[in-house]
Amino acid sequence: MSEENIPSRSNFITEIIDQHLENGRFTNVHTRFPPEPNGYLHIGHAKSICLNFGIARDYGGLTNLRFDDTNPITEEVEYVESIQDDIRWLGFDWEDRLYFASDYFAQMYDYALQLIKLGKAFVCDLNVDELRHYRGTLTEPGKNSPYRERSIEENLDLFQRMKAGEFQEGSHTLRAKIDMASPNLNLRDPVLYRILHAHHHRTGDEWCIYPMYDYAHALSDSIEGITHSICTLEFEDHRPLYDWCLQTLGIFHSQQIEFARLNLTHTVMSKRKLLQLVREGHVSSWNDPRMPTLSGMRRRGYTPEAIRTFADIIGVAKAHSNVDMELLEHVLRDDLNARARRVMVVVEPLKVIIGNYPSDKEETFDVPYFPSSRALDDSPTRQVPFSREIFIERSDFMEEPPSKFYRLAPGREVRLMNAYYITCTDVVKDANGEVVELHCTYDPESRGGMSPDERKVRGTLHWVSARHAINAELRLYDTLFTLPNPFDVPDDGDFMDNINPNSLQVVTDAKLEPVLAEAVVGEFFQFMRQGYFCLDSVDSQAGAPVFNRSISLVDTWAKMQQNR
RNA sequence: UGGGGCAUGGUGCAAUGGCAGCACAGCGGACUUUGAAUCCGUUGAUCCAGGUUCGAAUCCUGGUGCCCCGGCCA
Repeated sequence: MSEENIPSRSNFITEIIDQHLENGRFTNVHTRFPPEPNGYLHIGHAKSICLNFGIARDYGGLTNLRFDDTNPITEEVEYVESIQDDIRWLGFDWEDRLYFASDYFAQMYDYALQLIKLGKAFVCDLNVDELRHYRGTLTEPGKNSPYRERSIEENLDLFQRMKAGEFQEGSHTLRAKIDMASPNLNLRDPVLYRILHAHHHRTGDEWCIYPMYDYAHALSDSIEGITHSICTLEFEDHRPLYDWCLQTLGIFHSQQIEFARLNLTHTVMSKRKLLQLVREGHVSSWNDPRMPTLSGMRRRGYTPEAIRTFADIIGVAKAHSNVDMELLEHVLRDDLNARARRVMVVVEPLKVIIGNYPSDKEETFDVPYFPSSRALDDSPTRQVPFSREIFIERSDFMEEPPSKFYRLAPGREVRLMNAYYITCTDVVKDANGEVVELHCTYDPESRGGMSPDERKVRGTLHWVSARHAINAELRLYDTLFTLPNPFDVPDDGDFMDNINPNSLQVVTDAKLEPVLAEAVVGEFFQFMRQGYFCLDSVDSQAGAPVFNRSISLVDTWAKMQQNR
């Protein structure tokens, strides 16, 4: 193994692989990501994608993308498209190894014939209810099917007629002949094939019998030469059946390894529950920026790099985990901090009139997009216009400031970022006593944000020239659920009771500096002192921009207020 | 004793018989033309009870708790 092939991070899976490589069970590593095309990919799938592609990369091996399309009733082409888009966006490449379990239907059928000839499978005429009855319970053994001892010839004939479409759905199944008394229910003569007179998105009406997951997955892995078939914990009980299929047939034997799926606080991760959120209108769609789907996160402003870093950091184990959303948010902030251009946007505007600034005067400041690299003088810049009337953030002014508040207040002086120092001289209120306007004076000597006398000015505010401001809609997001664990409900409760009614806050009259008119989908911005934002790829229009808040900045001041 | 699996700070992951460590969160401070970032410091953990051992998170025995399995879904 060359230097760069040493796994970046070891875990119990890489330990197993190392053993296999040492003892010669395998000489290469070949993984696969096997989504069922019945929904959109979410952050939990991203963990699996990063794991499978990452391990193959670390060991100099390959990863296949294989759609597990064995249930035509729930699967659609729309999903196979979106899944590929999402994986590519995440940054992984399956090259020419795009496969479908349905590619192997003919081969799987032949293997089924072999199983019958081996006396290891039989056609069963029991219906669903009868089968359930025969299966027994968790603590009691099942009973053999009355059709279990059919002759090989009869089974062959029946199975071929199943394939030929002679029978109704539910009337017959092909079952493995294993052990109805097994304590593992998966081994109680499990169904291998069922009849489904359904149109398949790839094979059309060619087939009316479809293989079950356990059979199809094991054979697909074997056919593709997958060495390590990584799946989630709930399939642990299925491994003996997986092994049985490959052993009985005597074909290439992949090793199934199970790990704990990802859970995140303040959200839900199952396709069914995500679908419920969409159907009941709690979110706009699968790619609503509040959704933990990859398409939603992309629209929200998550970067592939942040998600990959996250997958790397959380690690992989067999213990059930519930990762803190704050960790996800941390990696996003970290990534965006390094790449987002800084601009000024006033979310909740309060007008400021600078009395001693001539009303017909205008000037522009050349402001760096990356102020922290100012010293290096290597940051690109943009022109920011300034004039007599500006907007500042309403929360940056308090008439009666508490201690430690060092923003604007009557008589106080603050710095307008990159512009001038201003001092508040007058507060204008409406009939309700609400502040509607501030009158200030500026110090012409402080142009650029620093005064010759180097006097200390504690507060530095962002601002936008009123005359030049462009309006925009801002969408501020919070978690979908109020509790870390949405399922933490009283006995008669439902996780939907914990939905966050304020997960979306829409601001319709935000004031942006003019350059933002040229913003393009896919660009990342830091609205200074607010958070990271990106143009919404769905609802934003020329002249009517809509920005999503990807994630707010850490707000120490707000935290101080909270703790009081 | 149906079967399978898992227990390490608040959360996630390490330590593979030899000083329990990392990240996030928390707390305190420095710096600051972003109350951001950065920097420095810091609180906090081996499910329980026995046993083996010079030495146990790790090995053994017995408990306890939690998760998964009775689809012709995956």
